[in-house]
Amino acid sequence: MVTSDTTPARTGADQQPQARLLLVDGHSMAFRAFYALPADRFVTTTGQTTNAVYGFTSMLVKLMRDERPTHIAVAWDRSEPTWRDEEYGAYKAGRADTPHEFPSQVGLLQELLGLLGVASLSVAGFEADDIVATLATRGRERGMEVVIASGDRDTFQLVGEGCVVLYPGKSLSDLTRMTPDEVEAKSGVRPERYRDLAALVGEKSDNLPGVPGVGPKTAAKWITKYGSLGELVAHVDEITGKAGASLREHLGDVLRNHRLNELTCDVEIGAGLDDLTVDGWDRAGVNTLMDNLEFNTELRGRLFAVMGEEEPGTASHDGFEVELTVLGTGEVAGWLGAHAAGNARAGLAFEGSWGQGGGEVSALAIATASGATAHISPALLDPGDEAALAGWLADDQHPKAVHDAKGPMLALAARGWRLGGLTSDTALAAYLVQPGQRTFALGDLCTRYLSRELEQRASDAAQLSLDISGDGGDPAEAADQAAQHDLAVRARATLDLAGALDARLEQRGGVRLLHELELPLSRVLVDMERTGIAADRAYLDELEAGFAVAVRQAVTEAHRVVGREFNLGSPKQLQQILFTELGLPTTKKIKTGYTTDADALAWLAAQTDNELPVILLRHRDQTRLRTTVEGLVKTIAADGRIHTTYNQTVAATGRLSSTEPNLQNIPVRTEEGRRIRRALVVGEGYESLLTADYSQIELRIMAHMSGDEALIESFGSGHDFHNEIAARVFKLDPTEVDGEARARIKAMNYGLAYGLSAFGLSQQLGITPDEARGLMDDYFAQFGRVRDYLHEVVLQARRDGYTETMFGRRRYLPDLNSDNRQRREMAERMALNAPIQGSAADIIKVAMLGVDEALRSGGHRSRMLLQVHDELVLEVFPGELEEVTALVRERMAGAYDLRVPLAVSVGVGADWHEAAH
DNA sequence: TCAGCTACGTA
DNA sequence: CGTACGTAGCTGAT
Repeated sequence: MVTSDTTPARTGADQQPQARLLLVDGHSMAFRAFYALPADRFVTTTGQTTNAVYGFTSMLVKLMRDERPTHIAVAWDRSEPTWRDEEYGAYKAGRADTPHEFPSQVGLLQELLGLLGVASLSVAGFEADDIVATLATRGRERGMEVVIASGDRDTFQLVGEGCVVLYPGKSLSDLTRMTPDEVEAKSGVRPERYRDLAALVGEKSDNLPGVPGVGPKTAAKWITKYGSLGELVAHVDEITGKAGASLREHLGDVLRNHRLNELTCDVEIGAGLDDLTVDGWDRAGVNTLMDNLEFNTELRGRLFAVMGEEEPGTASHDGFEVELTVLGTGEVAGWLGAHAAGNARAGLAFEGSWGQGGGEVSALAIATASGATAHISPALLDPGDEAALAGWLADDQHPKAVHDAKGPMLALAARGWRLGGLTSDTALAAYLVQPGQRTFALGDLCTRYLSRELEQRASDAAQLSLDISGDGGDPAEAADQAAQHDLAVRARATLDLAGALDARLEQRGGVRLLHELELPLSRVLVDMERTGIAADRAYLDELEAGFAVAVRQAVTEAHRVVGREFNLGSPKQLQQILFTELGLPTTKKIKTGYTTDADALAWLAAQTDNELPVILLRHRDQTRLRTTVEGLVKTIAADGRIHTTYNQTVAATGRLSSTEPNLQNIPVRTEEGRRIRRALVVGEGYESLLTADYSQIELRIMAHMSGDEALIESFGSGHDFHNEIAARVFKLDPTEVDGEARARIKAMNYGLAYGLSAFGLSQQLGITPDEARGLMDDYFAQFGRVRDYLHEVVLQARRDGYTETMFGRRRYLPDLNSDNRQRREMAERMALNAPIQGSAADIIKVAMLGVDEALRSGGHRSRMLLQVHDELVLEVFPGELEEVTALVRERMAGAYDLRVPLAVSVGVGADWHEAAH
């Protein structure tokens, strides 16, 4: 084996330990890493590209392992001009722009290095190379072995006795050891003369042209012949041929290159060599950062190993270990007392079914912080156990984490139990960390935030039963055991996950949103879902019959007009009939041909004398109403009420959504549609329904957030809002605004928060794009700050990667940097809308908590039933109307202090339609 | 039986 | 070529 004084880690126990200094050119190595790894394969769920961080870290780990440095420094370039820029204005001019995925990774790397206890150095006016050269020189003076990792060939001039450069090849891990001999083999000159050579050849990436017609070969030949650049210049007239002439002509460039490619060896650096030892790393911090970067456990394991510490449990991180106790009759109270009496958080998992305002718990598992896990079947409880368990569950002094607690809370409530002390709901926490995820299933979150897999043994119960049958167990018992194990694992995973998500929420400021908004709201939603809203089934049946008649009529007429039977509900058949058989003009293209949507049918109706489009429109309309009614009837529960389910983790903006049935899209715009609302009525024993909604809440939020004084004033004018805005835009008195002008402005007002384009506005208003553009210009002439605000929101989101509501709720939009224009522009509209829609969602959530609290503390029996984004529906107990109206107004209007009033309008009636105003 | 598409209701 | 949802029916694949 060939050895030299620069080979790594040859220090034996009999030798004096050699101080070894590793110097890394941060930018050049990070940049190599960036191009070595595919950027699109290293993107976190928040849209952060991490390929350079990953590659650099991997390289650093390898260097630390192979070189065993005692001291490390990573040097970085800065954005300020350097002495080279001052000397030569065109230095590095014409460089391609840095890819946008790169710069943010430098900050991340520096953060990581900080946590690792590795010095990150930069000095204004100097490049990383100068810092490296200075430290290398000092290190050599002190007798240290110096190892430089750099992708910049200028560092070759530093190579010498006790100083080697590791130069990356194709891949980052493939580092060439540039010893003096290697430099000579590669370049043709010794390291001391490398600068001379580089000056002649030039450096394209630095915009330092060399001598035309002179490549490395000729340059090396000259240097070797004359001994140095200085001697070459002294004898420049002796050089013959084209190359000689070229050299004489470009001598100025060469001398300039030579000045610029010299590395400064006496940069004033804040840190001394003694500050470069690697010690005191922040293990937890590194873990958290790598969690955020979504780095795999493999790199983490290598890093922890080289940092001198095995990551505990790395090997077992592929699952959850549980010490399971299956509690039988009479064993619960004792177990709780022994294992769950303290105030350390426990993880809970429930098995059962829930929804439609109720549910049933068939089993639960409790995982304690101390490592114990119990499985409990409510069916087995004796009265003592039951009291102990119910008491423990309800006790706020026993903190708990549950995944998606609303369902279990419904099921518990159905048997009269309360869940107290909920300090985390892992689904809600994950939603706040990163809304807009496709799923918040427990298993997915374990993979995402714990890098562990949630083992589901029951799904493989058949296999298990085979395994166990050898021990004499029977398959049913095996399946039970598998199910118990799975539930216990879920409880354990929930507890672990809650901890991980706490840390995530902490660092991105979502703790208050969880504890003060979403968690308390989930309890309010439980109550609302349990309560439901009374439905008038007889009336709904009547409505349905009416709509069904109209549908049949439309079908008959359509068949008559076409001359044969066909399915009016099939867009495909409609296309065939309308565009092929009847030869009507074609509409907007869609994936499957031409659209037959309502807009298109209305347009067709105007284009032709054919009555079919009108019949189809009526058919669609009536069918729709019929199915809506059918859907409602189907969901009426035994108590005569409809219990929707609110989903708290679906809408990326922070809104709620409603399912089974969706009570947030009951028709209201047409008279026929509103008839359906008459079927949702005040329940027996109650006096009336009360609806309360925010007026123009999104526009008010826009006024508040933009600070546009004209818009703010408009809300205080007392006039009809859209009239007032129209008056300002068209410079009229509010009394002079006609319906047309008001309608246009109203469309603009509402469109703004959606990223409306001139084209879109023109489509909606049936005017030309030019007219629409003029309208927008007139609008922004009056409300310029609104435009500035909307613009700024997108810029901020592009910069930070996310938008934020007034309450700090974030939405990540990685597509803001997409190369695909359509995706990018879509993300821009989302960015503009998310803070507005999301802030409105935050506000009404606060209001719901306020109304709930006020009803409770006032001892009222009136109750909240529904939320429809900007509207609340309550059921008023006899005699409470006045007080409830007042408290709802107060809590809604006072939910947040905006620069404009939060106007609330209230209506009362026997049914939802009548209660509208 | 399922996924994708079209269509359409709400804020 | 205006955001956020949920549901239903049809279609063509599995």
